[in-house]
Amino acid sequence: MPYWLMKSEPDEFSIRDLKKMGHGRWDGVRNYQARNFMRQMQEGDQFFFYHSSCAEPGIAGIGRISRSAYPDPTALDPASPYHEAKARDDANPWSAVDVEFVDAFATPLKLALLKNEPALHELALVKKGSRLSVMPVSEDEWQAILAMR
DNA sequence: GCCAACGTTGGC
DNA sequence: GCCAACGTTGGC
Repeated sequence: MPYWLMKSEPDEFSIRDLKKMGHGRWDGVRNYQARNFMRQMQEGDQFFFYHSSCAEPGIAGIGRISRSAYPDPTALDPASPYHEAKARDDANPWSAVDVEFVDAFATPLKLALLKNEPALHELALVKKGSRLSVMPVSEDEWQAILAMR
């Protein structure tokens, strides 16, 4: 079973929001590499919920994919900040997945800690200059991160 | 708020 | 197809 990591700005959507709601839609991804990873996700896959662009960037919890990729409705919605004029109902290039809450860490694992963990040196998240917002996590990396809690 | 690094756009 | 200019990401 594959593992993933997905970034979100907690001001927009945080692990607390997901905990409160129980489930949600992961949408608004507008990068092809990230989108392609989303299309590989299967129901039941787990992912680390990463908080970016905030006071304490880091992994804040765990979620699970509850519906595999489908056309992202925000691309077609003129009222959405993620609206894309080029997208059409029958030609929507962007994908969303549905997610459900699994766990919120008592203490988020800060990016600085993750960078110091040798087992994570291949993870795109900690590589210099990487801005990828959706990425695969290997079984070993997944276990290494869990062990850091 | 700054700015380095990146991805995308569009003229040529 | 090249590449400069631009807009975005995201840590600090």
